[in-house]
Amino acid sequence: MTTDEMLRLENQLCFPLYVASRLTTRMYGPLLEELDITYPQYLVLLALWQTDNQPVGELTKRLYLETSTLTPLLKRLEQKQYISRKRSVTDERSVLIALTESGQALKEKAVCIPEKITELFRSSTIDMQELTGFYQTLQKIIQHAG
Amino acid sequence: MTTDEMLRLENQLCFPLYVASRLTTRMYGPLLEELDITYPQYLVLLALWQTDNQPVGELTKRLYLETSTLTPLLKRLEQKQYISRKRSVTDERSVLIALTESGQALKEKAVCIPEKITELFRSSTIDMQELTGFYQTLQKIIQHAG
DNA sequence: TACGATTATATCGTACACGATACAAATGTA
DNA sequence: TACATTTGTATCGTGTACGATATAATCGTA
Repeated sequence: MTTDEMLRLENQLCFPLYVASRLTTRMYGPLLEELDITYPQYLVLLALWQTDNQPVGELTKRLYLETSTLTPLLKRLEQKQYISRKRSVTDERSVLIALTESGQALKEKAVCIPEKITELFRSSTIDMQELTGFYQTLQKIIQHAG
Repeated sequence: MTTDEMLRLENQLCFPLYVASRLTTRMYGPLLEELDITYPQYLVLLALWQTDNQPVGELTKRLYLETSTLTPLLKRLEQKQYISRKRSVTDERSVLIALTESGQALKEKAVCIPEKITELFRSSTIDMQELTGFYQTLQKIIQHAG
C-alpha cells in the first residue's frame, strides 16, 4: 500500500468501526425512546440487570467508561427513578448503584429489544458464523486496546 | 439463548462494537495531539486530503455525520486555519470546504499515523486474513444500518 | 498513631453527536 | 412569473465522552 492509500478513509480500520458503532447505536434510538432512556443508559441498565448493586468503579470497568462520563449519566438515571445511588456503609468513598423497582420492571419491557435488532439485520447477508468471527475479533481489539 | 442471556452485555453485538470504537479512538489521541486535532477532525482531514474542496453535504455523507455535528467541527478546523469555508458561487446555499496550505502541509505529518496504529496492534493475535473478514463485516453492517 | 500515598467519586472545560427547528437559496409548476 | 416545495446549512437543547483536577475516605508504614 502506498502512503496515499494508507491515508484513505476506508483503509483506516478505525473509521468503519467508528461509523458502524454510531449507526447501530442510532438503530436503538426508536426502541429505547419508548423506555425513556438513551443508548449508554441502556448499557448501564443491562449491566445492572445482570449484576445489581455495584459500585460506580465496577461499572466504569465493565463499560470501559470514565467516571467523568458515568457520574452525570447515573444522576440522570436516578432522576428518572430507575436507579438509586447510596454511599457504601463499609467504604464511605464508594457509591453503590442499585436498581429501583421501576428499574427492575423496565427489564421486562427491554427483553424484546435484542430480538428486534436481530430482526432488523435479518435480511442482511451476515450469517451466524460470520457474526461469531466478527465478535471474536472485536474482543481481541478490546483486549488489545483496553 | 434464553431471554436472560440475550440481555447480557457481551451478547449484544452493539456493545463490543461501541467499546472497540471508543478504545481505538483513544489510541489516536496521543498521536493526534501533536497535530493539534481531535479524532473526528482527523477523519474530516482524511476526507479532504483524498478529495479537496467539497460541500458540507458531501462530507456528511462520507462521514455519516449530521450537519449539526459537522458545522461546529468545521468551524473549529477553520479557527485552526486548516480549512476554509466559502459559499459556492454557483449555488449560494452550498458551503465549500477546502484545505488551506497549512491543512495540506499537515498531511505530511499525518502519514506516519496509520503505521503507528498498525504497529500498536502488531503483537495482537489478529492476522491480515482475519482483519479482511472483519473489515468486510463492518462494511455490511454500515450498508445495512446506514 | 501520625501522615504520606492510594483509592473512589465528583467537578470542570472542551468537543462531539444527534434530533428538532429555522431559514435562505434554488427548483418545479400551474 | 408567482409560489409551494425541496435543498443545503445553521442553530439550539440534551446527552454523552474524556482528560485534568479536586476531595474525602482509606490504607500503608514508620
